[in-house]
Amino acid sequence: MRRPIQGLQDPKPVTLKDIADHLGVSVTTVARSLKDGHKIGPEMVQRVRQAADRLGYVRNLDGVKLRTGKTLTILAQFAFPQEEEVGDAGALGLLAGIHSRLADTDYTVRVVPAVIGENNLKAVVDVVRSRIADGVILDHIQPQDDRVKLLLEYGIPFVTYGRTELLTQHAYFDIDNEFAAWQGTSAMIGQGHRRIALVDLDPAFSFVQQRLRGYRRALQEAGLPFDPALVAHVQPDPAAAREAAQRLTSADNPDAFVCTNETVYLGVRAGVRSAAAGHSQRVGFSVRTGTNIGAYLGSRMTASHYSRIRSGYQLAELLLQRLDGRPADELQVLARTELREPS
Amino acid sequence: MRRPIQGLQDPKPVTLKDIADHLGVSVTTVARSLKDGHKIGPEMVQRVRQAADRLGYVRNLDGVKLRTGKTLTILAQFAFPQEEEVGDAGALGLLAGIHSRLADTDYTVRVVPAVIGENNLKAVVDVVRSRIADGVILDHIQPQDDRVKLLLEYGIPFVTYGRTELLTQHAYFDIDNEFAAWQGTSAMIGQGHRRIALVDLDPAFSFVQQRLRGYRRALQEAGLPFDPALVAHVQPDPAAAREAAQRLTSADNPDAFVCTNETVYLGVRAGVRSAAAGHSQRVGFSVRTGTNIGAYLGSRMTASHYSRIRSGYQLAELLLQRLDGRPADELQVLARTELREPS
DNA sequence: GGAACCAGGTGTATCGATACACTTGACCGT
DNA sequence: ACGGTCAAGTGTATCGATACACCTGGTTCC
Repeated sequence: MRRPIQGLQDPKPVTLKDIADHLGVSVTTVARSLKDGHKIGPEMVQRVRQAADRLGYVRNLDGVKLRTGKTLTILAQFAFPQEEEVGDAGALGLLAGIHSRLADTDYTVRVVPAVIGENNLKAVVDVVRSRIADGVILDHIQPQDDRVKLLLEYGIPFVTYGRTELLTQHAYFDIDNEFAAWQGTSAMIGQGHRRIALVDLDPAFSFVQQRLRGYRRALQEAGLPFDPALVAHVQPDPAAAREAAQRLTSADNPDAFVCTNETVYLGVRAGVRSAAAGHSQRVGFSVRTGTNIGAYLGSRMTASHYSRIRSGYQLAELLLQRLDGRPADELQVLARTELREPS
Repeated sequence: MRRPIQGLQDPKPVTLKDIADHLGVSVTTVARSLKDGHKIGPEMVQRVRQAADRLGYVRNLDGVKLRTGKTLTILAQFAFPQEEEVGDAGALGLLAGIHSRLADTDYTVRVVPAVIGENNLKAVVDVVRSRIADGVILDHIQPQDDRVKLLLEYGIPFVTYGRTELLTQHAYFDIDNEFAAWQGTSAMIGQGHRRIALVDLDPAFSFVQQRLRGYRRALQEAGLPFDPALVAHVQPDPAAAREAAQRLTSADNPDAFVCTNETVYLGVRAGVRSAAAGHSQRVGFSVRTGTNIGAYLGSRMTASHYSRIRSGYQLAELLLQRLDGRPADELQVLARTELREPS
């Protein structure tokens, strides 16, 4: 029943040796012809490559890994959804971006879950101990991030999605959070809002501190007072955001909300709706986005946008350069969000 | 500067040979002691395991892979978000579930993106051609799925998330879609709705056909007429769902929507809001969910729920059993959603 | 008392690709 | 004609773990 299919050979994979035997040359010659052709004549290179194509040769990376000691693996530690939570679709966007950058390299991404609030050192320790990956991409960075310290100490290449406050330089890609919060807050002010609340995450994260600065700067530039009561720090959990928004609305009656991300925005919006059913139309929303959530949620919102997929692409690019030996302090990218106001 | 850290040794990983030299025994003895202790005395096994622990031995899977020919890799092909789309956070939930099942095995997940509507055969062909993975998990199954046909033909173990209409048996995990749609539609009817719309995906997918059956059965059981005009098939894109909902609302004025997933629901809800601003409160929504989206979105909705994380766990479990040689027709799971009505 | 058996090991080839030392023949300048 | 250089290759050890054949000394059984 097993019809031969065009381009598909029998189970047993073709190896360098098969090609070598086929052409009557040495394995080394074949290997070098397929690599860069160094020390091999042009017409030999041709012959070998054609034979490889015809036989359907695919490089076995396990052999490469063993011999070279490289793992050809990149470890990405991302926050995964907990049981029953919607979770942050952003991680998937990052992953898609990383994939698109790595598509034509030999690298493979190994994704491991990070549980927010727990000790996520273990996966990183494994990298150090057993050379599980050549490089690491980290999400949800803290100002004094233990994982970063460990990687720095052992000189393992990595990039962070977000900055730390460590003195040692390291590669990072980050949204300019201070700018984004300033941009969002200023947009709210520009739209006529005056009592602007900020709903953000745990102030232990560096980006939350940065956003706080941007928020305050925008207020200050507009001559508006800073009221600590209008700032809420919540778990990255829409239910928590919802509750905070309800509390803020009934106690302090803000006329706009600056939200740290889509997840928080969903919660905040729901909270506002249920607390201020009647005049919730007048409340303004500003959200830092990595997706086009605003385009179809149907509520007017102002986005400070930077594509999550592009972020992932850049993270991978930076890591590849780092793996290539480029110094970390040349691999620090701060991306500015683009303002998207409701039309 | 490099302080030694508890439990972390120098860069060079410990191998079987290191342990063997350390104890003055053979590599084979060490290997077998660490594996199952077969043909090795109990106290030798003890000594070896202690030494391995103390030296910080971690098995190098590249060596294993090369020697055994196993790849210890599971390929998961999931739909990834396109540029600028919010995407389906569900894939991340599946991934989290798969990870939790594989956590104490040697298997690693390799995620590759599938682009909806495109030919996603390539990654699968690679598995066949070059033994890139031992097993495959597929998402977004079509009734006559080419990827499934290929895997069947070559006898490569796999599980699908969703069923096909192929004659050959294969392992699958699926939500009982007909039941879920029946459940959701019946719930709408129970809540007093009479003109119930169904917004679903491309009818080329088998699960869409199944849902259609469940929808019709619920209508029939309640003595309601089936009106084809109330059924919309859209791209898995919230903007498309939004547009469809707007169109349905202005043309046919349905009083409830049965939605195939969260993404479609978001679009539909937005469409209803903008088309029927005033009386949209009375419209009912039923959604098949894998997340707790309803808990904080703040609109009343009825969920037919089955945790996406649990789904992922079960997919991995089924595949492991398949890899273990269990026949495919014993590895078919149909899960019933649980109804969650607004309180 | 010797063949058979067994527990508890040892020794070595092997998976596929690559690093590295080595060979071979052509050519060049003096 | 001879050392030197170079292009174009060949041969072999190696990465780490495992499969498999083999060894050794003791016990058992007829």
